[in-house]
Amino acid sequence: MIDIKKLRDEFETTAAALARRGVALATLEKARDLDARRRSLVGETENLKAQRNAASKAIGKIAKEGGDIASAKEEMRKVGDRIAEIDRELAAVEHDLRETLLMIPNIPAPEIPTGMDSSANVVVRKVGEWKDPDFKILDHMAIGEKLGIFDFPRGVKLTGTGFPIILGQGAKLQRALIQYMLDVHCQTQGYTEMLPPFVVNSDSMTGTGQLPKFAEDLYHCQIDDFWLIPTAEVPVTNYFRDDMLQAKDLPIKLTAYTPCFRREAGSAGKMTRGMLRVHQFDKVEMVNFVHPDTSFQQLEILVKEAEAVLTGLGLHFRVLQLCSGDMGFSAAKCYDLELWAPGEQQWLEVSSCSCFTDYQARRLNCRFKDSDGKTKLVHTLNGSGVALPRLMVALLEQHQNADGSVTIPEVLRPYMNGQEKLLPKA
RNA sequence: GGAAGGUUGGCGGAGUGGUUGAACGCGGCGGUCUUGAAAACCGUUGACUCGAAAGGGUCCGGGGGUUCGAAUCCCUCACCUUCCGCCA
Repeated sequence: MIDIKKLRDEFETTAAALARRGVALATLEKARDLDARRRSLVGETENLKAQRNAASKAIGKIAKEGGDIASAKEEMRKVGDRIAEIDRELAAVEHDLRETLLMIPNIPAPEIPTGMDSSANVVVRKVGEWKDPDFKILDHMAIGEKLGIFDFPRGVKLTGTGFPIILGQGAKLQRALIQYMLDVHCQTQGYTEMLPPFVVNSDSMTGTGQLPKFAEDLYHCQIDDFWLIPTAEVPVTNYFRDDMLQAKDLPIKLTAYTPCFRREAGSAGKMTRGMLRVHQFDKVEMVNFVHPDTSFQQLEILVKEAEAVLTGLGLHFRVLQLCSGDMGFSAAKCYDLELWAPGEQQWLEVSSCSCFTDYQARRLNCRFKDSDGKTKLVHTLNGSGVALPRLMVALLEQHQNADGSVTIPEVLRPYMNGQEKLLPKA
C-alpha cells in the first residue's frame, strides 16, 4: 500500500510516477477524495466524543454527590446516537479507501526505465559464457526422455496438466539443488533457514499483495478459507506481520524452501512446454527485512546472492533490470535473472529480486524502533534463490554431453553421493 | 472433539464500571560518576490517528452488545496453557 500522505501532499508527482505503471488518474483522485471525506468525518465524530467524555466525567461527579443526572444522561444518549451514525459512515468510507489503495501498485524508483512490457527491460550484465558444442543439442524434454527422469502423462493422470512427476536421479538432483542453494544462503550469506506452512490465510495473502487483486492466480481451500502459497515470500514475509522489530536486529535475512502453487490463469498456452511453466514447482526464496536507508543497497546485494547460486553451478545467465510496466505490483525496483537454455533457444527467468520499499511493510504493519527512538516502517526485499524447474531445464541443456549424459556440477556432487553424471537409462 | 483457566505497552506483570493510557519491574534513551566500560544513582520512555499549533480522538487478543461512561459487565470468535478423548 502506498502512503496516503503522498497523494495528499504530492499528488502531481505521485500521479506522474504511477502513470509510468499505467495507473489511471481517476483511481488516484478517488483515493484522494475518499481520504478528504474520511478526515472530515473523523473531525466531526471526535469533537462529539470529546464532548461526551467531558460530560460523562461530570455526570460521574454529580452522581457521587447525589445530584440529578437524568437530563444530562438523556442528552448524552442523543450525542451517542449521532456518534454511532457518523462512525458507520466513516467505517464505510475507510473500507472504500482501503480497497482503492490496495489496487494501487508501488511507486517505481526514479532510475528504472519506463515501458509497458518486457521489451523495455534492460540487460544489465551477462555472466559466464556459452559456446554451442559440436554435437546436436537436445532440449530438456529429449534429455529427460533419455535419462528417464520426467513423467508428464502420469502427472496428468494424478492431478492434471502442469503437475509433472520427477523420477529417480532427476528427483535426487532436484533434492541436491535445494540443499545446495539453502547451504549457499545460510553458510556464506548470513541467512536463517525457515520451513514455513505451505498454506496460509487471507490476511497473509493480503499482507504480501496477492489479494485482493490476484485471487484468480491462487489455489483456494474453500472450507477453511486457506490458500496454497504461490511463493515462500508469502509465509516468510508475513512472519513479521503486525510486529515491532528493533533497529539493531536489522537486516533480518530469511530463506525458505517451499513448493509453489500457481493457477497461471492468464497464461494458458504460453510457454507450456515441458517444465517451462507448471502449476506446482519447488523454489528457494530469500526475504530481507532492512533499514529504510539501506534498502536499495541491499537489493544489489540480494541480486548477487541469487547470482552466486548460478555461478556456483557454472551456468550462463543474464541480469535484467525491469521497466516500470513489467515489475511486480508491489515492487519499486526489480532485477530478473535469466538462464540461457540452448535447447529451447531462449532465456528462462529463474529469479526475480525486488525491493518493495515500505509498500509491503505498510500492508503488513511491520515496523521497527529506530536508533533515534522513532517508530518506522521497515523495508522488505525478496528474491528467488532460485526456482527449480527452469534451473533444471537450463542445467540439463547447458551441461549435456554428446553421449546423452549430463555432467553434474561439482558443487552438487557432495549432495549426490559423489555422482558425477546423470546417465541415460539402459 | 470435551472440560477448566488464560490473552494488558518492546518484554514481564498489576489492575473488576468514573482523573487508569494504564502501578511496578526489565529493556530502551539522556545524564551523573569513571581513563574507558560495568555497577550504582537521577531523569525520560506505548502505538495509531485528526490538527499549522494548542489540543483532541482511538487502542488493554478479534468482532458485537449493555451503559451517560468499559481494560473492567454480557455474547461470540480466535489463540495459548492444563486435563480427558482421538490420531501420524
